[in-house]
Amino acid sequence: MLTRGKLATETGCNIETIRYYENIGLIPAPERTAAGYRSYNEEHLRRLNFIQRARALGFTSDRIQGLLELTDAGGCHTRADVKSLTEAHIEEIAEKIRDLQKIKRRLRQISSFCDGSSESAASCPILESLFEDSQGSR
Amino acid sequence: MLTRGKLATETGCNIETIRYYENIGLIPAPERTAAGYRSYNEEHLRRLNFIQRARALGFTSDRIQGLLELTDAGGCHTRADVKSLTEAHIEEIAEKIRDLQKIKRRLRQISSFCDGSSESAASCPILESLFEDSQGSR
DNA sequence: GCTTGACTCTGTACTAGTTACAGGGTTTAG
DNA sequence: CTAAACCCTGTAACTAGTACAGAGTCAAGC
Repeated sequence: MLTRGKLATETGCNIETIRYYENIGLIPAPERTAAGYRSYNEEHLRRLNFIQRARALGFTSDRIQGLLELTDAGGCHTRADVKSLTEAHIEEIAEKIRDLQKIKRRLRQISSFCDGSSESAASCPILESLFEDSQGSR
Repeated sequence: MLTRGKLATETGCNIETIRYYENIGLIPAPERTAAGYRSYNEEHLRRLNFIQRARALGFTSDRIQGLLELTDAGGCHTRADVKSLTEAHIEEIAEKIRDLQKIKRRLRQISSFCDGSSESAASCPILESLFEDSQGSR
C-alpha cells in the first residue's frame, strides 16, 4: 500500500533512514512488488512512528529493539519489564545531565578568569588553564 | 625523545588516538627516527594535554583546533576571541542540558502511567504512549 | 650473536545513527 | 512516447575514536 517515499513523508522520517532501520533489523523487511519496490502496511507505519518517538526521547537502537521485542513477544513479558527499561534509560539521561552540568560549571569558572580584553590570546587565562594542570578545579 | 607509546602513557591518551589526532591535524606530525618511529617532544606533550583537557570539557575537535590556532597564530588574536569560543561552547552545553531535561521530564511522566505490574507488556501504557500520538505531553 | 618479547609501523575496518550520492531501473502524467 | 519523479542497490561520508592484522624494529637476556 505504501511506498518507501510515502512512508517517509507520512512519518517525517528520512527515506534513507527507513532503509537503514530495515538493515539493522528495527523494521521487518516488507513485501516487494514485482519490480522489487518495498510495499509497507499499517503495521510498518505504526512501528516506524514508535521508533521515531522513542528516538526523540533519546532511546538507542538497541533499547528500542528491546522495547519492540517486548510487544512482539506477546504475553510472555510484563509491564515491569517495560518499566525497568524505561527507568534505566531515565537514569542514564539523569547521569548525562549531571556530567554536562559539571562541565558547564567548570567552563563558567574558567571563563570567568578571562576579562575578554583585546590582549593577546597567548596569555589568555582560559588557554592557560587548559595547558597547565587544572588549578582551581573540583 | 618520546615514542608514541610513552606519550600515550604520559598523557593517559590511547596510543591509537594519538595517530588519529595527527591524521586530522590536531597534533603536528613529529620528526621520525631513522627506522620511521615517531619522535615527540615537550611541545607535543603540552599540546596533547591541552587536547585531553578540552575534550574532557566537551569541546569538539573543530573547536579545539580553533582554540589551538588562537595560540599558534601568535599576537594576532585576542582574549576576546578565546572567550567568545568558550562562551559559545557553554551555551551549547546549556542547550543540551535543557533538551535532556525536557526528555527526562517526559519520560518520568510516561513512566508514571505504568504500574510496573506483572500484566502483559502488550497493554503497557508506556508502550502505548509511544505507539499512539503523544497524549498528555507538553 | 641470536632469539624473544615488547614495541612500532601501515592500512583498514568497526562502532552509532543516520545522510548522501552515483548509476541504474520503473512508474506515472502529459 | 517521453520526461519527470520515483525506486533500487551499493557505497562513502560524518564524529571521535578503537581495534586488529601483518610487517618491521628495538632491547634484554643467554
